[in-house]
Amino acid sequence: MARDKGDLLQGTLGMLILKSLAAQELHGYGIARWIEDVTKKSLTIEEGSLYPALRRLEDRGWVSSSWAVSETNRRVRVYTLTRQGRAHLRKEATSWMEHARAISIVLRAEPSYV
Amino acid sequence: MARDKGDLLQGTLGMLILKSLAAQELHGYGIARWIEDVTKKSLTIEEGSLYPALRRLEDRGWVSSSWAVSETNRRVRVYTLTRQGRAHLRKEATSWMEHARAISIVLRAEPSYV
DNA sequence: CGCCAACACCTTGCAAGACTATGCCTAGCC
DNA sequence: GGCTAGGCATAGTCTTGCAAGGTGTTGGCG
Repeated sequence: MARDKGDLLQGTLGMLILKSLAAQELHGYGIARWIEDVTKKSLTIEEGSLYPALRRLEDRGWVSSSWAVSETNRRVRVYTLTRQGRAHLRKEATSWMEHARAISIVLRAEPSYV
Repeated sequence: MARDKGDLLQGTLGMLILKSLAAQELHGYGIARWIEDVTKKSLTIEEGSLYPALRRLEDRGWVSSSWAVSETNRRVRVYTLTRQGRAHLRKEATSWMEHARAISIVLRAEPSYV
């Protein structure tokens, strides 16, 4: 209710992360970049949200991680979508789209609706 | 992340309530009925969410309330959208739609996106 | 060489929002 | 009397995202 313009919609971060990993594995920083890229900066990921979210996803078995070295020669933690993660993403995305559609229908309803 | 199917998308309840009051004043129970009606039950409002939400909206000056007697002859608290509430609804709805659109674009992105 | 920007990870503490569970009361009907 | 539907409300809990703070590395540039 008190969202500011940079903020994400609640409950979408995990889903976006899973989606970012659907095609390729990425490290945390790369996930943030990916999301900002595909949305042309209209969604921004704060690191203080990202890393705790990744931990939650790993706890639930939706992603797994391991240490590696990046192209830029840094030590990075690389995340991979698990089989369950993929299944979950499919379900959650479908359900989210349905709910979002329901809401946007309400919002677009004529004010004169009775 | 752990939403069940009946759940609302976080952050939308206040907005839906404001929208329900855009055309007519309603009492709490009536708001819940209205939302379920226009979404054909695909969104359900729990009373434990509704009343605290109404209080928040009133605290912020977006709705005002008064006691009345319903058609069914019961004591009811009737809510009205204030001028500021109407302005806020317009802004919040616009912003929500934009964010939701950004997210749905990401979700629909080809998994082969790189 | 020293500095700085970009890259990369992480944690603590907080606030918001929605839910569960529970409680109370009334009107109308059988 | 007892039941259902209508109606209001709160306390406590959980999830989530954020702000603020912190650590360290790499590579380029002056």
